[in-house]
Amino acid sequence: MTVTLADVAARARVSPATVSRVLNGNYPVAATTRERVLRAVDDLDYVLNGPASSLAAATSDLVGILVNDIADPFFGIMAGAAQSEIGVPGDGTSRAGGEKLAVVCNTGGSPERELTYLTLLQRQRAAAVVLTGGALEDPAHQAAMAAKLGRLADAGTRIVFCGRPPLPENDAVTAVLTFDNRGGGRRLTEHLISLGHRRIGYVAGPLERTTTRDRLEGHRAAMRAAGLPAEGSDGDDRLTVHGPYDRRSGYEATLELLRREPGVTAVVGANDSVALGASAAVREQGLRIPEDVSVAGFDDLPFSVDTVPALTTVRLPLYEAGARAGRLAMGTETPPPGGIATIAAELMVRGSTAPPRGDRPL
Amino acid sequence: MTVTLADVAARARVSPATVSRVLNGNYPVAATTRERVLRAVDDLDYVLNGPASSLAAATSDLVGILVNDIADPFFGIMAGAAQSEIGVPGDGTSRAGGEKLAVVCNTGGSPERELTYLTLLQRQRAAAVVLTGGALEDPAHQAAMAAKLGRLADAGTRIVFCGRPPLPENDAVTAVLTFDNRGGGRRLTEHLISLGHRRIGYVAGPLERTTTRDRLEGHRAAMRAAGLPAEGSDGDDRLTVHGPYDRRSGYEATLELLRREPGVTAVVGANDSVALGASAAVREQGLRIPEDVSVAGFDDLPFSVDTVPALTTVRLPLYEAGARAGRLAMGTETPPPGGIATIAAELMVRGSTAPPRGDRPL
DNA sequence: CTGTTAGCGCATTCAT
DNA sequence: ATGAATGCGCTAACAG
Repeated sequence: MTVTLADVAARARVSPATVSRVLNGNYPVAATTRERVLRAVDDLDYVLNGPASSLAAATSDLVGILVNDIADPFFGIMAGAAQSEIGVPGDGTSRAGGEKLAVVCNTGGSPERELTYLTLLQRQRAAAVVLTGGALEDPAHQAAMAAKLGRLADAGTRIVFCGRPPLPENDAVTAVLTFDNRGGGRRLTEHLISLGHRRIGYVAGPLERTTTRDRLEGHRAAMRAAGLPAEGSDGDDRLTVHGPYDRRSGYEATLELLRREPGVTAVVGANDSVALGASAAVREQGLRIPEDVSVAGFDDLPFSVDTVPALTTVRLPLYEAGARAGRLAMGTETPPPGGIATIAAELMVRGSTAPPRGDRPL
Repeated sequence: MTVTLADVAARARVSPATVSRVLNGNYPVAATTRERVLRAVDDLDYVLNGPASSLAAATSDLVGILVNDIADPFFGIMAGAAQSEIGVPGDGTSRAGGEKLAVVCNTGGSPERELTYLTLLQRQRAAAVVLTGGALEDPAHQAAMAAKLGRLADAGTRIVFCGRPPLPENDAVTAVLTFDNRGGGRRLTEHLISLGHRRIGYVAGPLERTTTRDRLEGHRAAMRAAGLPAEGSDGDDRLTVHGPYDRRSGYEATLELLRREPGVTAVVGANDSVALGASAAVREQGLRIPEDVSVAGFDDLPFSVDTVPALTTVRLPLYEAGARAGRLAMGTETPPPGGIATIAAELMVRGSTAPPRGDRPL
């Protein structure tokens, strides 16, 4: 039924080996022969059998991109950028091999699914794997990841982190692109403090995630540096509430924050979506932004500039980072020295933050 | 180097066939034998060779989900839902086969990339393909798609549309889930008209896309039904501007609209992101929402309820539709009668729409 | 319930 | 520059 390489060879009156060589283009073939073969391919509507090809070559053209939440543009932007660097912009009629299949997998933030996807990709003999976003800090999971990544690397799979800190002891990873979440978080809170804020609520991400911890640490470092209270034991801090990285968490946590400490003059969200929910909660309490309460986020997603007032946040070059990760996965860019590069986070001051009531100049 | 099925068989002192049966679980095997095999698998850290398996079985466990824009939550939500129905929530240590690898591919809205991805998935002998979102209306591309999908179907790949109208003459598609974009668009504009609006600007999506056309047709149908001007020739209509489905397009198109016709009292965006940009433009002109100009969107993405004022829009059950598409792709849900189901769009009236200035009761 | 046998379709030696 | 032969690792009959 289905047409095979041999069929093409027969029609082009060459050997299967020759057809294989034209298709893979990694071997000298006479121009006229190549023409003949390609015509046969078109005539027969031949499509390479990927599994057979991968089996024989012991490698596949699959590249996996793991994301924590595909519905979150934070990941969508990185994944899209990576994919655009990996996928050859073919013309659809391309009959040859060589194109990589860049593919994104949604872990939903679940460590189990993360490992499952890695196993699945290992099973497919993926050419490369890109892991995006923060990681779980659980030692058991980290160990499992290190082991799994080690095996992947042994099998020849290139591994790239994007927006994720390096694993404790792991040389299996080809390159690590990590965001300066700590620095960004610190500068953001410094900005608020410089405006005169003293009681700053913080809606953090889920516990035990690197991104959550780094951003929170930055915030607390700024607080401490200013001599403001910043308890370190999570959950204990009255001005910190943890929750998922979504607007609902921001909304609910902010209501809780306002209840605990009505004197709060600023609320920082762990990311822009959280900040959006926080804004809704603030307004629902009859408070104005920024006159009564300042609100700030993190990431600078596209919608953040359009909120009213525009959201003060920390910009992460998500597209650029994703694209770079894609190139590293393809091997078309050399890894940074030491294999690790830290990507800067830039404070974006906009209308949602202002001096607190009492401090405001007349 | 790499451990194979035969190695496992040897260690478990059974035949390779038995190991295969245990792993695939689709054949009776004595419990005690199974145990022995599974232990050997764990001991050896064995991972099934996907390509070999796919080659022998003439089918793979790959399921492709095509999206137009992975950075847009519209697609992210659908894709995530589909993926969660497809991917088995394995425990990471699962050594067996059977898990499907649900994978999303970002076409960027490019027809060429759409075809390329289908070819790549065909090459992988994908078990199923889900195509989400609107399609290009270009006849040549539609024909190419129909041909390609036909070949995929012949090869046993299940094909599901989600949020995309059926192709003219295509029985290759297993099931089609299409949104009632036309009805939703019509009800939205009817709502504005009923508030008293007469001059309604429309920021449409890109030309030649089914979603764009359907929503616009609904809008114009409502206009005509109310005896209001609604020219049909695209591009000619002074109150319609086309652009991509993003906030920037909404922003720029709205400025243009306001320039062309300062008397506009309402602006409808082709989707919520566009409406967000439109809102920014309206405000930048010193106009208030909804007092001076009403703004409405489409999709009801999560952020829409948090805009200020909350955005009137048309709700599409994206998650539910995506999940259903995933089940259809898995074959765990029977296709709707006729293979086509239309999914209702619900008008969500919120604060961003109100009667126009003149009509407002004192 | 389990072992034996025979390919699946292609990439790659090695010849020529 | 091309052809012939071999095996990649696994599944699927078919026996037993």
